[in-house]
Amino acid sequence: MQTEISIPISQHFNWEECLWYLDRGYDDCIYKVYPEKVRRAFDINRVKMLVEISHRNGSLSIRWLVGEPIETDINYIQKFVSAWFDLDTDLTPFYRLLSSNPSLAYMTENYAGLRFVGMPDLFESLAWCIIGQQINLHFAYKIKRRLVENYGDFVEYENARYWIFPAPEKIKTLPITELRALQFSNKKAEYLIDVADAFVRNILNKEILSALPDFASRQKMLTAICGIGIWTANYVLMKSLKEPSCIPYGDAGLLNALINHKIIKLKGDSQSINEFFNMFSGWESYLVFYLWRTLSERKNESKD
DNA sequence: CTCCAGGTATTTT
DNA sequence: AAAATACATGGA
Repeated sequence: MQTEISIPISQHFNWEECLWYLDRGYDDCIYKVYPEKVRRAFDINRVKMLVEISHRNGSLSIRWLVGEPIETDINYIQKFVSAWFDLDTDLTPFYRLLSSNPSLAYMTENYAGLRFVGMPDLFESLAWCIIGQQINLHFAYKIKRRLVENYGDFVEYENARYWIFPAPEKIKTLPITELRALQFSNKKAEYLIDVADAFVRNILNKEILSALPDFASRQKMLTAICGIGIWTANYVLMKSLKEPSCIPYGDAGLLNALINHKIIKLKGDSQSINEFFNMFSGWESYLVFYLWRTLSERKNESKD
């Protein structure tokens, strides 16, 4: 018996645009994009499932391809998908702000309906940041895949493997040498294992972080951990905790996008960056996401 | 060979 | 407090 649920969608939503973002030219091992749908595997309390997400009749449909979920599983996945594609936000105020800026107004057309694509799992998000620090994205995705395929689990369906990000319990036990073999640097290996250890010891998790009183204290808790600087803290807070006002200072891609849009001339001009983002108060994270989006160009679609 | 990539910690001024 | 530097490694 196949389970299926549907989540209603508000306006300014374009599924095709979201899917394109997921499949924008990098090799992310944690989901698979197909025409008009995406599949992703989950491990909920050691029960593995595979779901397919598609857009039907004005709603987002989640269909279980593998696994028979109980009610709590369904709630979990529904929340996860809502967070993944930021289904609860009304983009109208953001688009109004974009429209008021001549060099950004085009985004409301070109990326119309693109939702902030999140990383709901905090450990995965932190691990991804540590992997991605100071290396190019293609290489980062390669390393992520090695990590996941070596230490993660998978669900098999129609001769394809759908990988699940390894749990902190697993990563925590790895000797540094094993991660070195996957081309982690010594530091990255140390940082990742330490973060995994913090999760296992319940010093850090999404609940603890969310329970802190404000943004500043969340940043502080994260940056207190070795290997997590201001960039990672902001990245994780926007991607995983949906903080609306994150600016991942120093981000190479963001700086390039700002230069491309002639918002800054030099990468060190933090004053201009702050002045620029001040105009988008409350939507900084979304704007950063859209600026990142500009770094991947959609090829001309050939339609006859 | 050089420079950069969705940085961070450490050391030196 | 701010600036320089070491770290690691693939790809252009």
